[in-house]
Amino acid sequence: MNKPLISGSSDERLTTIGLLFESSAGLRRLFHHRAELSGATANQSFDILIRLARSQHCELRMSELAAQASLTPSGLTRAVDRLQQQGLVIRRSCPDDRRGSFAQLTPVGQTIMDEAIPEHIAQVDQVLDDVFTPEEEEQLASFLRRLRDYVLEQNQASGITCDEAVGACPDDD
Amino acid sequence: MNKPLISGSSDERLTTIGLLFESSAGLRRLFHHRAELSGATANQSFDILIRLARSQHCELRMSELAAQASLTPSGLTRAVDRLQQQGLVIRRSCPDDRRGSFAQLTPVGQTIMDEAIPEHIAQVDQVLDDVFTPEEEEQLASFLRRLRDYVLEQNQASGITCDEAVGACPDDD
DNA sequence: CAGATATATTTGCACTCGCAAGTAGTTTCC
DNA sequence: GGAAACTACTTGCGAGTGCAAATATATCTG
Repeated sequence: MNKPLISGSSDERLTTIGLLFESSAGLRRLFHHRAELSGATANQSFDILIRLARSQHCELRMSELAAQASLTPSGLTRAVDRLQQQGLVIRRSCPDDRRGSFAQLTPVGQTIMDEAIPEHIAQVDQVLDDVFTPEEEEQLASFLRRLRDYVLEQNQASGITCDEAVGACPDDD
Repeated sequence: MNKPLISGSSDERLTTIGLLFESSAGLRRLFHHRAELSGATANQSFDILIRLARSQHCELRMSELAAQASLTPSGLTRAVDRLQQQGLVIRRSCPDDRRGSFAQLTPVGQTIMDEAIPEHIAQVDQVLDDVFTPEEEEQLASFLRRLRDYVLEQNQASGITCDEAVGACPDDD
């Protein structure tokens, strides 16, 4: 018993999935690392802040933000707590639904993001320019969008007791 | 100030990166969830176990395993500790270099993985079959491999004090 | 309208991870 | 051959996350 336990074609597919995980983790480290060097907002909070910065009025419902950041509601609550303590974000109670809240960038938060975003974009540009042609980049985005939408749907379905999920709009990022 | 702070083309590229993160996180959740349902090894330990199962003699150097699992050496040490406590893995001292260790699946670990892997492969097959044609799948794998190799290289370079990184072989997965 | 059910978010708790420092063994270079 | 530099791995510690249960509000049903 010295050879691996998995046959060729299955092995390739596992490799593909593994590549996805490694790429994701690697990019995260890469961006994280450089963000620290320039003294910006450092850690994974950046992920949350940039989602807010990219939204209208720099605000988002907690649940929406959780989905976008791939966090559980629980995890997001803590993350927003931290950002609020740092003065970068405030919670705004939702007028239409008193259960809900918006997270919104404070002016300070906006200023910080205004400074940090150009560098982040430069990093992203460099990676994509170095690795892909414009056509490839577009195709990759298309592949990933399909995969994301599919996985999202499957995960929703798993979380639901019985059967059909809603026809939610899988809008972009 | 009600519109987002980022211009069109940059926004698309941020979305692409975001899609990569979301796909990765979503797949992780999807596989994790189902693994629990079937009573298998549950959590992210699976990631480590499957790397071992896919290696010759079901063993790998600690450092190699850490790289494959996108963990720091520290994180891997704890993870292997846990698996060892559960009796799924043992540490074997490396005869050629007494600093190093191999992590190796125990017979029990192999048995468990023999049972768990077919289900995992079925999950992977289902996702890839549902979302991509064979040609697309191959192309996606190619894209991701390039991205992974690039990011790996960049991260190595960052971790090194002065200049040139080694000509390490970016072997697959 | 009351009661049951569902949704949005928050807390208690346990677990995993990364960073920095520590230990042990190996290589380099005089 | 022995000090200096490097590598492989391990521990102390602090931080972030998920799950399950709790809370507050909304919706649905009879």
